[in-house]
Amino acid sequence: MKANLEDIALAAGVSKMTVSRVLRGGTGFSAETRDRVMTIAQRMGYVPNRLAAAFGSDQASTLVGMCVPRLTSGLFGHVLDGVDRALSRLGYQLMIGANNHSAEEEEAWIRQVIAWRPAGFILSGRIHTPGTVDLLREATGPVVEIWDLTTSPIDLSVGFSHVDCGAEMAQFLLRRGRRRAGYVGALARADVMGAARLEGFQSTLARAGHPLVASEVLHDMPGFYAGYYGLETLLSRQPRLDVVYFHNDEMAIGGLAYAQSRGIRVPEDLGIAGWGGMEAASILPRRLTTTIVPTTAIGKAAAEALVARLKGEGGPEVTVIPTRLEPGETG
Amino acid sequence: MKANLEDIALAAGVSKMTVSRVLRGGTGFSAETRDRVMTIAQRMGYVPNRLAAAFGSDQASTLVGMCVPRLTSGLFGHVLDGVDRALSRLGYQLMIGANNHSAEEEEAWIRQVIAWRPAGFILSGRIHTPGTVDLLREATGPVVEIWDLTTSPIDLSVGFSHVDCGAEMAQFLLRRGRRRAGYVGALARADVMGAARLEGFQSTLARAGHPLVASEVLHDMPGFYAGYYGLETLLSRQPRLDVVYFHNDEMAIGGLAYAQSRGIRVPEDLGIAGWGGMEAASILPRRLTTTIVPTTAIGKAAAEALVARLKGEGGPEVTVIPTRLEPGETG
DNA sequence: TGCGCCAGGTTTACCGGTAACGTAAGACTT
DNA sequence: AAGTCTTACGTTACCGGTAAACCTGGCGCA
Repeated sequence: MKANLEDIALAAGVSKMTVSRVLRGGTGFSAETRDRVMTIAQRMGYVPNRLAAAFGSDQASTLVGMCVPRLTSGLFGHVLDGVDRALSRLGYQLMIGANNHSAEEEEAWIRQVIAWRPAGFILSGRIHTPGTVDLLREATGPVVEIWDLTTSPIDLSVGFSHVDCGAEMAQFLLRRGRRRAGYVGALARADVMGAARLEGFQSTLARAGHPLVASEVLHDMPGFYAGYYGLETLLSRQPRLDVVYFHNDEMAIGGLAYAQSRGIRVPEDLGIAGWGGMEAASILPRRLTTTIVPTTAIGKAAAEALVARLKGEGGPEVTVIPTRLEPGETG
Repeated sequence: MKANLEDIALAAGVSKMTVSRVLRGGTGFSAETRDRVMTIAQRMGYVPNRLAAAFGSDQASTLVGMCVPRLTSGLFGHVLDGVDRALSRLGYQLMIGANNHSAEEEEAWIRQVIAWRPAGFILSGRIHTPGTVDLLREATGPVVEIWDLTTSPIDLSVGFSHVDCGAEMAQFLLRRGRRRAGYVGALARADVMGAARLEGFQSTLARAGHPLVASEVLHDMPGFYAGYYGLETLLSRQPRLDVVYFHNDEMAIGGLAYAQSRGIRVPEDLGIAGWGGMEAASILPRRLTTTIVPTTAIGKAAAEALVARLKGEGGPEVTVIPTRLEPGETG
């Protein structure tokens, strides 16, 4: 890691400012100078030092911090992928972290990352500690909140409404004639988004005169096991349900497995609906009734909104990426 | 983002060097001075500037770069999670990227990230371009190669042998009486690890006198769909198979779905084996025969090996994290 | 009395870029 | 012919830490 701008400047017989301008593709040099500098930089194997650049100018950071609830979630994997592709195409680097659905862990993470003076942040969710909000206000870069649309975003937001997802599914199940609905959730008190879907689901059912009959919200991670055992518990408490809405598709598939193991016919005896749109859901013997979330598109839109703001291009403060209810065959 | 060391120094009536020492928990100051500095730093809401620190001292970077093949892989999500937890506990920050199974994309990514002078790198896989190797040799930090054990690692390596995974599964299936095995893969020519498993599988079968009968390696992503249609294609070409080994569990589950849709009984008519150990595999009506990969443990071990090296503690160059064959009920 | 030593600091130089400003030579204008 | 503009650079100062060298007063001790 030897050569720096000075070395190149010396070898090319120009000042390091000229080298800097050439390498950043600016103006103010002749074609001849450019070629000479480029050739020498190439030959010397010059590796730029973004640390110095970002430190010296505080406009030059190409670092974006992103915090997700969990790195092991299939959905967030796709969001990350969308963000990563868009950002790397635009020349930015991504620093990530997980907050385990905790606003306090999010603040701790932001406190670490903000020390690197990133150009901006992408955060999942709308719940933040007061400390987080202070930190982000002082850090002068754009902040994109994704996943749930916030009524009053810190800065920018990209996503959809979880309440609406729940409400839409309730309406759909009512239209299919379901009258005694249950709910199986996970991450009790930690996952605000799941709670929002339940709220939309529940209030829509209530308004239609067929209120939620029973619900079981586990403290576990929302995976296949939790869906399996969650449905078992729910049905043991309240066997007379005609449909169950799950926290997500993984849990719904777990629920399907439980139903199958007990000879419960789906959808004849019991309807099952998920949320999220994981790939596996579409390859089941009967396609899962669920809400498909355009995860990659959300990631891409978030990254692009952030970069547009950085470049002063200015777009909408709120970008809605609509979800789609997939009727499937289990609801 | 106002206060810096100088401001604190001024307010505390000491030099900024003393403030620096206090904040980093060094020595050379009285308890009284420490308390005064700490109080003032707290009150001023001091946010350290790691950019300046890393830039000025080149020992101080707490940045680790990690490159995975795909961010949408369930397995790598868990590896990332293991790395992230370990690193954040140890006070490091994680910069990630995906290379889409391409050594060229990996090099391009490293070229971007190395400009931030990270303390070290975690890379997935053993195949790198010559340019990558040069870059990493010049960057003086540790490099951990994970996922597959390399015969000659650049520096450190953590993982297991994919060839052995394939060989072990072949032996297991032979013991169960399988004699006409097929293989369904994905990511043709891109995923070296899958190819290694196939190699181990194939050569073990051959040595036992029951060579691989047919294989179908798709160019697609290794998901449920690919498994479904891959098995369809394979059986249309060669119906007389008694077991099929899949690239991973997702594909195997897709294959199970295909078998079920055609009334093929598993495992009576056809055995199915996967690889990876995704959670869904254990909740199927019949538990999937597969190889369980301790993903989180690999991530954790990689992070810890890297930090140990950074602190000059020196551990083993190669850490084996053994996989476990799960017999299941489909093989 | 003089010396060394230590705790508890301070001073100075530097890391490698970039912004802002300066300037000389030639082209173009009026 | 004088003034103005443009091109193609060069100079200087600075970002906020850290390493390393340097100071200084008080104390123990021969």
